[in-house]
Amino acid sequence: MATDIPLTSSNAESMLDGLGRIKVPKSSDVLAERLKREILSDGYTVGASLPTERELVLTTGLSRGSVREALRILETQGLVHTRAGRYGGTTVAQPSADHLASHISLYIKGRSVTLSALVEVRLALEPVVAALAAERRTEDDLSTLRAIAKRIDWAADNDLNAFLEENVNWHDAIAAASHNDLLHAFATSVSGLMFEASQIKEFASAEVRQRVRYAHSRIFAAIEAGDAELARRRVERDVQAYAAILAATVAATGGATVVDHSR
Amino acid sequence: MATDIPLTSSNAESMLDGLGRIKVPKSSDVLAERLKREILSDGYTVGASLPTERELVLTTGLSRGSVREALRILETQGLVHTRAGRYGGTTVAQPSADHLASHISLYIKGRSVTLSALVEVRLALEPVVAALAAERRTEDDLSTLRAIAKRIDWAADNDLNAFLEENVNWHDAIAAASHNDLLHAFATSVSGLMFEASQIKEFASAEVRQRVRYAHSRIFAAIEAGDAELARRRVERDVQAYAAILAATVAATGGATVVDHSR
DNA sequence: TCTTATTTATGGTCCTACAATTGACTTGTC
DNA sequence: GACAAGTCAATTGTAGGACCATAAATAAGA
Repeated sequence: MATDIPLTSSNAESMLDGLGRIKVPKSSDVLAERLKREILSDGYTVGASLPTERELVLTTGLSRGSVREALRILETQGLVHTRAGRYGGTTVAQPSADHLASHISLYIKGRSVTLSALVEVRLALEPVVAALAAERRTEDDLSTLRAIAKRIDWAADNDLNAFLEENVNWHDAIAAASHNDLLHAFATSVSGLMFEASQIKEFASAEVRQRVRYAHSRIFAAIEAGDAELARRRVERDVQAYAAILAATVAATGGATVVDHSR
Repeated sequence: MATDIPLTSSNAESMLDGLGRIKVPKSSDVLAERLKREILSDGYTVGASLPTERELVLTTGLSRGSVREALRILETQGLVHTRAGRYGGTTVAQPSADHLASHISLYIKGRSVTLSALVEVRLALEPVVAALAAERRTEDDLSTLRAIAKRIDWAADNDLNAFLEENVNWHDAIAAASHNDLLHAFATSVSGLMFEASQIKEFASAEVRQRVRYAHSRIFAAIEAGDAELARRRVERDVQAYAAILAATVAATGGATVVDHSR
């Protein structure tokens, strides 16, 4: 935001008035930035090929190592994809939702965001997601949801892991039905992370599983009927109920922050 | 999500039943993943030093280039920070909100997310942000908001750029007052990107500026009074009004997606 | 005591060489 | 002619070495 100028005026020549610390950027950062601008601006279509590493070495005058580091930055940002071998190379890509989700996940884990904070975000996102899904769901969306519901019903009594996994898929499918990519990405990262956190505890009791299935069926009905307001209310209630159960479980076991050690 | 198994069974030996494509990960990816796990799991405190590049070369058996690429990945993820010079090195960091915001921005720009989709996300986030802010704002939060409001008042009649910039700061301050880091990061990236997009057009007419100031004062009053419900309603109305104006302007000028070419 | 030079461990950059990968091309075989 | 197998070549992946630039701690000097 602001430029801090830690000049000791005793050393400052008149010529250097107002000069702050000079930062020398790394060559790879400069190249990454340049390529990023080009990718984002010039309607660089997805799948288009960037110059090869050695071509970039020639055109930029940098070493291959620096070029590779720049490309690695872009790859981590999800902007390019590289394949080895002849006719391979670096091609332009779109940052995927998974990519974004993993960065969101890193932010959350790095900050030890509390579970209640996650609940607040879910409470902001998911009701809106459901409302939009009710307005926009296609027949494909509905049949996907039906298929997942079927698998959940089966798994609820047979395979706990499958139950939890399909539960994540359910929420993902609802978010997809909102047909808003950004909302979809936000919602699935947050709820996915919450489920990941709640998976540790012996949380999904038979009673909870039953409640989840009932809530799902009610939410699905609202979405199928295209009733946005109803879908919103039901999801809101569902998230709040889930949060209450989770809070009770957490209070009983002690953990309070998201500090999952996998992934 | 699912593992696709494109085996042509004609080539499949019985020994290889069920085997899909074998992916050989790059050594730098493996190292990055390993370091990431360690950073996230072992209460690796922020600021702690990782081994030097040359030490990593010895312990991993990889070349220095591969080690550096791994560190560059971690740096792009915001997990570490490197400083050159003696007693420099690689230290553990927290992914900053700015970091996350830039990844969100990349996702949005890469996908050409529509403005209306952005509005939907804002409509999900900002009312909740305002409600939480009303419940949790400190005196510091309030005085920050007052200071920004003052600068906005001045800039509205004198400096259009400053007006727009302070407008972003205003929304950032409100999000900060919610005291939910994740919500803060989401809200500021989305609204920041929207303002960036609306800056191109001759959008902030004198009348609009006046309306913005009025809306701000009403929202501030609700937050100051601690009335969460009121704050939520007023922000919701404000965002909708903003969206309507923006839609009208866009309809008049043509642009429909976020394709800003800076940053 | 303050300033200035030196030291030295560290990341930053460059270079070269070779290995691994992989799609296109060529050849062989029926 | 069609299909299979082998060859080729461009490209990324990896290794190793050398040297430069940076910066904090330390020593030398005024």
